[in-house]
Amino acid sequence: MLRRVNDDDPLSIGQFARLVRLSVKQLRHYADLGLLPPAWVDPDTGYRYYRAHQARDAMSIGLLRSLDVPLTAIKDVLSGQDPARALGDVRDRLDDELARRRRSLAALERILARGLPTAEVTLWREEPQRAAVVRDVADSPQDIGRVTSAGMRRLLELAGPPGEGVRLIGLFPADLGEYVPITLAATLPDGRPAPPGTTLDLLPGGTFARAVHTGPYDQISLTAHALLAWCVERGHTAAGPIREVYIDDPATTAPDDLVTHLLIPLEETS
Amino acid sequence: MLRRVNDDDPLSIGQFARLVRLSVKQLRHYADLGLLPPAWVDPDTGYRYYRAHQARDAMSIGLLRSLDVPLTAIKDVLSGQDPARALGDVRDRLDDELARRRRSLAALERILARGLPTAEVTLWREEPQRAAVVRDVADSPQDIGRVTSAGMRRLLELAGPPGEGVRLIGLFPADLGEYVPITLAATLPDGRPAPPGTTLDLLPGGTFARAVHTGPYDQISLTAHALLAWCVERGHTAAGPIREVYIDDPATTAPDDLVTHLLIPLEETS
DNA sequence: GCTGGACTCTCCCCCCGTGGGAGAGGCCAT
DNA sequence: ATGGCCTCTCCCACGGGGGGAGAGTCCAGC
Repeated sequence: MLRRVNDDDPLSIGQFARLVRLSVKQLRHYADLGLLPPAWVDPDTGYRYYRAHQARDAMSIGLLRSLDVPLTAIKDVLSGQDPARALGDVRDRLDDELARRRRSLAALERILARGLPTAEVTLWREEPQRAAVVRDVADSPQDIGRVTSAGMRRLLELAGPPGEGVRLIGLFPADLGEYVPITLAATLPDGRPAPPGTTLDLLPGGTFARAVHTGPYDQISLTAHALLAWCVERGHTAAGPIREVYIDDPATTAPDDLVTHLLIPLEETS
Repeated sequence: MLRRVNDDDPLSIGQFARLVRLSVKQLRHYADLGLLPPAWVDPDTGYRYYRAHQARDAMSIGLLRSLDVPLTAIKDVLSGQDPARALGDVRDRLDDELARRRRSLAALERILARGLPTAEVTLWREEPQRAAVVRDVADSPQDIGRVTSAGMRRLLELAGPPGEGVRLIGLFPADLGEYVPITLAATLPDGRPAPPGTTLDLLPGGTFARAVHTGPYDQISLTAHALLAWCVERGHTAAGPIREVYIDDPATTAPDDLVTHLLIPLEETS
């Protein structure tokens, strides 16, 4: 005869905690959140009593927590109308998080190999130049990479493959706020009109602090940090958006070999 | 003539914050931690003043924080004796974290595809059996996978490739504490002695709740959760360590197809 | 020199999920 | 009835900040 507890036996919080491998503290917290209310609460003593059939929910919570799912999302999964959708959202969030951490790790590897970012900075004069531009806005600094690559694809579709002497340039505000306006430009040979869907713009010239980044685009911020630090140390302030000049084609060049020029326009008092 | 601020000009916390793209709150916090003390603090007013040459450290902090490096680790990197070593530690930590999240994501994908874990559970009688065992201890529940696979390699080296009818079994305590003793067993045909380096043990028989897990080993916990929930719902308590019987050879079977039997010994009052 | 607005100071509370601990009261077997 | 667990509520801690109150400071314009 197998020993068993009747399902109707009320379990004290300690017994239930041992069964489902959660701490008493956790169970109380989940009860307070309405995530896993006890089957019965003694109105006199406040003692929480659970039933065995609540074990499945309790263990599901433990499982999802071990996957770093936030309690609010777990609540949606367990008691929402559409658990699959809620789980899908959680999956997407976790997926983004994973990708971000992968990039972080790669950046850290680079720092480990080359030390904290430093950049050889040169002062650089740039002439004003006409360009066909498209504009977009990233909703957060994390979104810049995605928006930039999407925008650059759009620009290349509208303007066609870059001919000889055409340079592809990204312009980013020096102050990254919540919304980041991004301008992507393809320089235009003299007199050529801007293709439909793009806007003609004149990129101002002047003196720039310039550094060269070699490596994946999502690590540009490392060199940009170093270049900004260089400017700040010398008391220069950015007089306009920071420019990235994409020298290589990411379709034909390995990410580790991609060369990008970073240009910060400097204020002049001439 | 380029406009520039003299490096000796003291910068107020707000100016410095704008320069290095950190919040005033953050700078104050880093100052309190001794991570980035201001160049000078006015003893009368408590105002913090920074110098431009501190921008590099400040931006390095911002960079490392964007990689989720804890402030204590950043302190080691910036002011420790061995920045490379500190960075290496951070890298390793991030690497582990990444691997863990990758596994979490895979588990979540499985849950999304099959719903929250459920298992077909059968009651199962098992005869006592002799086995050659090796033992090990995992320092944390997260370490179980690593220790188990290492221990199983050791067992197979000592006991040789499993012959006909030999079963490979892992035994894990039902209560996962901080230290998890793990026993790995290869069943022995009648009368065969335990190979050197292994111990002879008698695995007790009895009645078990049994579920079959199909999929990667690091997702066994999903089925185990379901099996444990089944037991708890019916009021059964584990009468000993939980067994995993590894049916397939991970060297020749794809992870998604690996079959593992999970057995929980049940208390009997005969 | 004075005033107003922008800046900065300290201090406290908030987020998340959880653990630790105090002090009071309840449950149950002897 | 008593002792030894158990459980209750309430507060504080972590890390890495954000938000805001109330008071004091700095500096440009007049």
